[in-house]
Amino acid sequence: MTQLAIAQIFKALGDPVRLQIVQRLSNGAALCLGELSKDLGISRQGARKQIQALVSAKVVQLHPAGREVKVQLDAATLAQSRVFITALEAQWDERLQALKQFTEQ
Amino acid sequence: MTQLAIAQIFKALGDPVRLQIVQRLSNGAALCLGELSKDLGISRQGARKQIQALVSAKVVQLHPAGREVKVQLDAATLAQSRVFITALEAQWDERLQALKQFTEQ
DNA sequence: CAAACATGCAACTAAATGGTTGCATGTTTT
DNA sequence: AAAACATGCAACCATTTAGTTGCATGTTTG
Repeated sequence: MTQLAIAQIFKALGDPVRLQIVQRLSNGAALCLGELSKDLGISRQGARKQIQALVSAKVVQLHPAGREVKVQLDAATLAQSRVFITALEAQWDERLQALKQFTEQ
Repeated sequence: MTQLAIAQIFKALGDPVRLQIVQRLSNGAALCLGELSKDLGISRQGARKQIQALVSAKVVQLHPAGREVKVQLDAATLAQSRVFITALEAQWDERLQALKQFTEQ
């Protein structure tokens, strides 16, 4: 996992509309582009662009099926972002621990 | 935690330069603005803007001390982003579980 | 006090982003 | 075949973003 790829994942999640899309996908059944575009307050093509951003970051995958395109969450990508943050937190905790030991001597 | 606040956190983390800054802070000792700006490939003021983005998203806090300003990671904010992703993953897993039960009947 | 240092503020530019509209194309349904 | 549906593509616009430079200000240090 390159630094850049991780940044792209966070960037993709760093927008209220895209975050809402991701949440809908984790909640409900597999949705197609059209359904997913509803009630976002923007046009279908606007929504499509946001979904494409999620595709580029591999947060989501597209599966064409007849005249529609199903959108599916990529759990592995979500996991990568979580692992990254967890690693940061671990380093941070380690540092605090070291600092504590130092001041206690 | 509003959707928007979470999006702002992810947005702040969604850039290679800012991600590197955050990693340096989790690694090493408390750094001031000047030290933190080195070796990022951009000017001091450029770096300062990126750090400000992290401050706005509360990923990082500033502590003026004499003529310098110390930069400190805000572990609580990191935790919030992790919790959000973990919740997404939980919903997703639940859904898969329900789907599995359905198909097994 | 003067020099060196750490930072702040403002103006500016280039590029990316978020959104729109209009129209074309392939796929079901009747 | 015709209508309705789901989508794609491209051009366009406004705003935000990432970065720059130049200069001003407060704080240590010698």
